[in-house]
Amino acid sequence: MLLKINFSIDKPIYQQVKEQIIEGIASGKLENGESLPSIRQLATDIGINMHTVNKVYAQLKNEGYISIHKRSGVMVNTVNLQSGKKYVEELEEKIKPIIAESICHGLTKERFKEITSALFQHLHPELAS
Amino acid sequence: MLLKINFSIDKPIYQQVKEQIIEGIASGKLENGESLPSIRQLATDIGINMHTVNKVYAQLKNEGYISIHKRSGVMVNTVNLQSGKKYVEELEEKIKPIIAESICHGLTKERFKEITSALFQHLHPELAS
DNA sequence: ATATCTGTTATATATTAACTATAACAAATA
DNA sequence: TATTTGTTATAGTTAATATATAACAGATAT
Repeated sequence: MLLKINFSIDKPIYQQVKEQIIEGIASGKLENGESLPSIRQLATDIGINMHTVNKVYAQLKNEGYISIHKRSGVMVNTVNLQSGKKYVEELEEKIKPIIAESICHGLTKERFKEITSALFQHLHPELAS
Repeated sequence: MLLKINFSIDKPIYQQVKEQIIEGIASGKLENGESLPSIRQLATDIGINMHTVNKVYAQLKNEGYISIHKRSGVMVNTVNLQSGKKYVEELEEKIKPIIAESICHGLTKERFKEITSALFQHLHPELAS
């Protein structure tokens, strides 16, 4: 999987890497059980520091996206991810200000649902409806 | 309108203030044409520095949520906000990583639409369907 | 007109976040 | 044994965040 970092925009590098890995998992480009590059390898490939990748992996591990073992390396592991109440509340906290912005811009609920549905479909085409 | 700042969480103060004002506009608690407190007044009320509020107001002005005139003060002004292609693309950039997270957590598209619709309804109850 | 309040701008400082640079360690592997 | 792994420690730089004073010009009210 290819990662592209934009050093011009103000979004932190570690966040760009993190989001792209999560999008890779969501889209199926990164399958469950698949190996990820080692910390040093990915850092060299992208052209960033080792600790920036380490920060990403540590967060992904902490949030349940990957598992890490010495020498066996980094591996996609989504078995612990759940859509329980705890996550839904986190999700609501993240989306709430974005929805407020959309309302201020005059977006209807139906238009908003169209846009999000299209993104959902684009990321995960195999899901029906 | 009452603003509540959480100094414990890692979300910047200026962003908390900004989001709450935008949510106020979205929900109708802040109507178009309504006056907002002066920079110094709001800073004193919340217990933060003047420049932090100034930063919020400058951004809100720049993004088209308010208009500012000397002595006449700060005023909600949403007439320039549009849901054109430019904004939709910004919206998609913001929501995309959140949707990716949701997919990884096993959320279905229908469940996602339920959650966002509920938030939409909660912020803007007068909108039908 | 004088005093006051407004947004705006400038300068300075402290704290934290983000990123990088080396280095070292123990565990696992070839 | 040599190498690669994740992990941790230390140190440094740059940028973002927040605060503290200060000053300015425009607008308002007394």
